[in-house]
Amino acid sequence: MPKQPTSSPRTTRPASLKMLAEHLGLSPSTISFVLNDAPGRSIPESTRQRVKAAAAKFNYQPSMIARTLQGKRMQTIGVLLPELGEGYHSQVLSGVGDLLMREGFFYFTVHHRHKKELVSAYPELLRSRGVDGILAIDTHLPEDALLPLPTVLVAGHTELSGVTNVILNHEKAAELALRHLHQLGHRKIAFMQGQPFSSDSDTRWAATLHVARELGLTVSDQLTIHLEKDSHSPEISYPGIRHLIQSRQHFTAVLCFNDVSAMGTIRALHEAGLRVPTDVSVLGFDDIQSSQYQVPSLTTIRQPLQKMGSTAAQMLLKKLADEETPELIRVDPELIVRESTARASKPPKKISAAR
Amino acid sequence: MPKQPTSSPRTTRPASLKMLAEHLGLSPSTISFVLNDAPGRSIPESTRQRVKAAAAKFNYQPSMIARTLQGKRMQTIGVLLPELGEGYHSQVLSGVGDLLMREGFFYFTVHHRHKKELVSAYPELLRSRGVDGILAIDTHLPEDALLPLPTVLVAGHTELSGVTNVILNHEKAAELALRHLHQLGHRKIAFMQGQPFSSDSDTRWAATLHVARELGLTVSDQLTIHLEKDSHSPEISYPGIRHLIQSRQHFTAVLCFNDVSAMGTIRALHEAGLRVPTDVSVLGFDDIQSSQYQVPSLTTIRQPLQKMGSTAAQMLLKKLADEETPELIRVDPELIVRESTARASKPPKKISAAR
DNA sequence: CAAGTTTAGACAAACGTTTGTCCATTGTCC
DNA sequence: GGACAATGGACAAACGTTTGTCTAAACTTG
Repeated sequence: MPKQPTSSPRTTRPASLKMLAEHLGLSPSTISFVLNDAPGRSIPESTRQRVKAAAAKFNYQPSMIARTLQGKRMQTIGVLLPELGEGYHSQVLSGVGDLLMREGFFYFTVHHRHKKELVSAYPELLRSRGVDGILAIDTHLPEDALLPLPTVLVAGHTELSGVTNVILNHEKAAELALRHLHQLGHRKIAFMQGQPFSSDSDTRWAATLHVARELGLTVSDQLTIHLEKDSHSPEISYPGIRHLIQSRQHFTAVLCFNDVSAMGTIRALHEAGLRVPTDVSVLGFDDIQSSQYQVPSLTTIRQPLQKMGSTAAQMLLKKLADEETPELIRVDPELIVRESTARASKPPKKISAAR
Repeated sequence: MPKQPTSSPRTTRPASLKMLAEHLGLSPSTISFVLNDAPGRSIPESTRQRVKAAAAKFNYQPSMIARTLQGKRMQTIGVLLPELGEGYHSQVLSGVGDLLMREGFFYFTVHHRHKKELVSAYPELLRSRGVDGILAIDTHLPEDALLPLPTVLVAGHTELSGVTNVILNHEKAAELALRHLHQLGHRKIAFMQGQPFSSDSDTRWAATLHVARELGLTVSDQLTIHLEKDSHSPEISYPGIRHLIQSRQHFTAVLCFNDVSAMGTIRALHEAGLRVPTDVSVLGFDDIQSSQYQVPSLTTIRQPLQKMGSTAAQMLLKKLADEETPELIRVDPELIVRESTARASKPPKKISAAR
C-alpha cells in the first residue's frame, strides 16, 4: 500500500450527511434513518447496504455537536474536583473515568482548588458545552445551588434534594481505626484533623470523637494536629508531627488523616530517631496504591475510592436514564493491618536502649 | 431573601439569544453583536446596556454547541493517555489541565490502556464532539496516523510531521544516573528495562547502554530486569528483584525505571534483609511527590512532568492560534540526591554481620 | 429641500443533525 | 380496472448561534 505522505492535520472537511446524500443521490434524512436504525420507516435492504458502505468508505462520524443542538444527549459528563495529581481525587476519578468510558461516555475534568467562584461558575459552563450531567468529587456545593443538570456527589458536603451522594461510612471507619489501636494497648493517641475545606474532615472528626468517647479514649488538644496546607504531598503532616515531637508530649500512636500524611508522619518520626512501629504506631487512611510498599508498610483504613467513583458514575447514568436513585449511598471501609502498627510499648518512656 | 425550595435539576430551558431578543423586542443578531462586541456594527450605548442587563438577569450563557456548529472553536482539547490514577501520567495531566483551565480551555480525558483500536478510534470521536486539538501522553500513535486535528505529544513514540513532541533528554538522564552511581564506586549495577508499551522504554534503554559503554560499565543480562506488567503500583518491580536476589547474583546498586518501581525494589530488598543504601543503592526515576518522604528517601532523576505537560499544552494552544511551533522540545532531567544511594560497600560479599 | 450618508437594526442563510409531514409510485384486492 | 394501502423517499422545520446583506429612519450637506 502507498505510504501516507504526512500526518499533518487534515484540511478537508469531515464527511457529513449531506455529502453522503449527494454522493448516493439520496436525501440526508434517508441516510440518517438508516444509520440510526430509526423505526417506522421502510427502507429496502439494498439501500441500507449502499448507505452503510458509503458511511464506512468516507469514515463518517456523526457530529455530536449538531446532534446535541437538535436536542439529543451528548453522552458527556462534567467531573468537578478540587485538584489534579495524585491521591484521593485521582483514585476516585480513575473509577469514574473507567466506568464512563466503558459505557461510551466522555467526560470533562474540571478542577477548582476549592474556589467558590469557580465551583459555582463551572456547572453552567459545562452545560453550555453540552454536558448531560455533573459528578462532583469532594466539592463544596452551596446549599442553595441551582444545578442546571442531573448531579451526583462523591464525599459531598451538603445534602441537596434530588442529588445522590456517595460517602464513606465514617462512623465505622473511626471504629475500625480506634478499636484496632485500643486493642493493641494504645491509650495515648495523637489525632489528626483534616483541612477545613476537605469534605470528609468534619464528619470524620465527629465520628472519631464519638467513638473515642465510647472506648474511653481521651482526645487531647495537645495531641491533636490540625492539617491546613492545601497539598497532596506528605509535607502536610510533617511539620505538625515535628512540632509534636519537639513539645515532648508522650504518645504511642498516631491516627493519620490519610496515607499521604501517614508517610509524612513516619518520615518525621524516623528523623527524630523514633521507630515505627516499635516506638510509635502509625495508622493511615485510604489505602492508596503505594501504601503496601512503604517501609514499614502501612496499616490503614481502606476506602474503596475507585469503587466510590464508579458507583457515583453509575448513579449518574441511571439518573440520565430516568431511573430511580437513592439520595445517599454509604460504602464501608475496611481495616488493612500491615506493619506500621504494633502493640503499644509497655514502658511509657524508654526509647533509645533497644540497639 | 426567600430560600430556594429545592436544588433539583432545573426543568426550564436555559436562556437563548432568541428568548432575550423577544424579551427586549430586538432581533437575535443584535444581541449577538452586543454580547460579542463585534466590530463594524453601530449600536447605541443605551441598547448595549439594555442587552447586557437582560443577559445578566437571565444568566445567559451562549451555547458553545451552536457556536461550534457555526464554525467557531469550542475551546476544548482532547487528552489521550494510557491510564488514569497515580504516577507519571497523572503528573503530566496535572500540568496540562492547569494550563488549559487557566487559559479558559476545557478538556476531555480519554484513556486507552495502550489498546490499538482505541488509540486510533478516539481522535475521530473527539473531533465529533467538537474538540479543537489533541494532546497525547505516552501514547503510541501509528506512524501513518491520519490525525484530524492539531496534535501535540508528550513522550511520543513516533515522529509525525507537523506534530510537536515534548520529550525528556534521555541521554542526559542516563548520564546523570550512571555517573552518580559510578562516582559512588558502583560497578555491579542491576538495570531495569521498561515495559515495551511504555514510550520511554526504548529510548531510555538505548541511552543507558550508550552511557554505560562510555563509562566502562557492563550491563549484564543476568542483572537486567524486564518489566512487563501494565501497572502503576510498586508491584511491577517486586517479583523481578526477588528473583534477582534468589539467583544470588551480586550487585551493589539498582537503577530503576521509575520511582514507583524503586519503591517495590526497596521493599523487596528490605524483605530479603538487605539494607538500602548500606548494602544496595537504589536510584529512582521521575521524582514523584512521595519520593522525598520514603524511608529511605529516594535519590532519583527528576523529570519535570508537570512542566512537560504545561509546555505541551502551550504548544497546542500556539498551534491553534496558527503560530509556529517546533517539532521537538527536549527537556532536561535533574539528579536529586537523597538517601537511597551511598558509596558502594567495599567488601563484595558480607551482608549479615552488621547486627 | 433634495440628495447623500450615517445610524440602528431586521432579515436570512448557514452549520449538521433529527424528525414530522407529505408525495409519488407500485402493488393488492374486489 | 378503480379504490386503497404499502413502499421508498423527498422536503422542510427546528435546534442556537454567527454573519453578510438589506432597509427604514434620521441626520447631514450644499
